[in-house]
Amino acid sequence: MPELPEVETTRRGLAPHVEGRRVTGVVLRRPDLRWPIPAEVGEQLPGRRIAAVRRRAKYLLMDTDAGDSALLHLGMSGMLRVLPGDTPVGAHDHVDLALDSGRVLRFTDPRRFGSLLWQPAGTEHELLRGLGPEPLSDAFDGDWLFARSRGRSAPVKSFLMDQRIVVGVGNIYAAESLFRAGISPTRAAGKVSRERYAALAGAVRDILAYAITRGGTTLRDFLNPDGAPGYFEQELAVYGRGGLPCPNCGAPLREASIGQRASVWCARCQR
DNA sequence: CATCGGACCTGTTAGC
DNA sequence: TGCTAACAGGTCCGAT
Repeated sequence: MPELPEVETTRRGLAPHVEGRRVTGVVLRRPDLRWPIPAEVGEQLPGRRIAAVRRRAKYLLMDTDAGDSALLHLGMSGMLRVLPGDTPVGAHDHVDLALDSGRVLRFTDPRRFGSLLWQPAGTEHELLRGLGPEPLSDAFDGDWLFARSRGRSAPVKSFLMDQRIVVGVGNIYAAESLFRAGISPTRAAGKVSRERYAALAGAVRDILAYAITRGGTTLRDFLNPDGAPGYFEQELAVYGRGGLPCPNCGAPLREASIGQRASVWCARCQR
């Protein structure tokens, strides 16, 4: 599910309910997520106050007043919601953090590709090392993409989804950004010009920022922590629209697998 | 180092 | 209507 706009929407929905709150209890119903939930989550978190909820790439960090952090990734199907403390537990509700407000922060994830990990004070979790720049930061621009892409034969779509190059872009927003920039997703990353990378960086930035204002994309079941869906789906130009007319030229949109991910683009507008 | 295929797990949907 | 196969928003890991 969640690419950067959905994770950022989750963070913004969460923060007012969680920041400044004390964790009064932790319930681990299914600790076997993508990785086992480390013992520290159950042992250290109760009693701690959550000082801040941050996002890095598609990870959420809940910083405690002791300087350590719970590190959370939503995987493909993960969802975080803030609920009344007595809300009945569903089949895929794997973790609860009880808060001193009487509410519960609940992690739900049918596919269990998500993860909940622990980052001790003064350290950076190794999953966060080697990540590329934030796409909404000044460190990300066309020159960066151009420099990193030289000599690479992989399709530009795969390159754009590589979290070491730039974080936060997944299958939906890669397709949308390449359409906006007029670049074929199959083109070798090393054969895209500096000028076209400038257009691509701008498209990534604009689309992600706009999707955040729409509350992200709800394809099937994404809800923000207050239980509301996102509204970017209705703005999708190509993703999920294979065979339908290109919104720009009317030609049927092409669909194929690139890097083992479903891909849609306009062979006429994207070169 | 870059690239590719497989793996993780379950729910939904398309197709027969 | 029922069964099966394919597919889904992510990303790590090992082989090449």
